[in-house]
Amino acid sequence: MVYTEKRTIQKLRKHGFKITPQRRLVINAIINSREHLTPVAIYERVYRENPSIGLVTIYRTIEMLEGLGLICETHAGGSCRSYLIRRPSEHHHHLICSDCGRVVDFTNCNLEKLERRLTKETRFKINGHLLEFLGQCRRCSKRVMVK
Amino acid sequence: MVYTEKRTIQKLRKHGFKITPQRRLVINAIINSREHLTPVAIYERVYRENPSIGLVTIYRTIEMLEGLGLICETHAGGSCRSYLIRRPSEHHHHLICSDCGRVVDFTNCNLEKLERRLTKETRFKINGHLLEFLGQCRRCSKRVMVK
DNA sequence: CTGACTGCAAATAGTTTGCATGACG
DNA sequence: CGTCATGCAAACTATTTGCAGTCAG
Repeated sequence: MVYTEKRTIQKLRKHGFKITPQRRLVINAIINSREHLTPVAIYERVYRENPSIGLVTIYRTIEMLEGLGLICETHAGGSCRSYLIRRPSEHHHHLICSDCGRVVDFTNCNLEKLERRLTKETRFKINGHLLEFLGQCRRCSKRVMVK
Repeated sequence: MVYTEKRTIQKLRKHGFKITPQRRLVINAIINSREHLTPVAIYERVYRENPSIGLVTIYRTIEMLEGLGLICETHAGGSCRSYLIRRPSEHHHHLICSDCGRVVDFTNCNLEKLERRLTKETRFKINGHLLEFLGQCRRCSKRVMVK
């Protein structure tokens, strides 16, 4: 389950942001992609629909969406700044295909035990973690075999 | 246990790299810091010892050290490109203090079970993961309380 | 000696800011 | 209609590349 365009727009409205065609395009580009997109990748997709859009608008829209918690970054895939629409479920992680970029979410990472162990051993006050798995999705691993 | 200067140098030599004073400085800067350092942070430290060094050399040395697997990146701490000397143990993860940048390594992440579950559920061929915990180290969490 | 290494300068890439114009609500 | 959003250009930051001189082995 993923944020739909409708819900995303609702959330913007609720926070007093204006709904512009540019913002709609950016939101849809992210929603309709299974891959995590870099700012430039978003720009390219949006550009096809409306070549007069500026890259700056992408950056500003990303910033806004991130502020509202509607998108989230991924790290393991190479680029340090690539975005995905966030699933409404609070805590989740990503499983990223290193070939096609497809991202699968998962929850229940069960790191509580490890976190407790680390807290005990290191006396750190842990407040979060970053966990991403990397691999090849079924389709891509098949493709390699065929090659 | 961490790579010492000696061992690091040995490894460079083994791979046919020349041992220059600049490289020594960079290696020592990284070894002697508990925090993960960005390229510029390394530069600043090295600059104190030898102001004639160029930032480019830092970048090139980092690239070399990374290629040899002697340093590793961290992600969760904010900057996407910050480096630490790598502990010789193969598989390890980081626990990063978001205040002072101190990094504690840990092993035994016990993600095998989760990995097996994900493999089964998603049919991905998983080949790795990125796991970092963020929190406050003991000293920093105390400091906050005092404030 | 000689090829690898360095440092400079310039090129490139990625991101942010200032400002005048435009359009959502 | 007022204010927020857009797009351009320019500024900035981070990183890479070309090249001539230098130095480790």
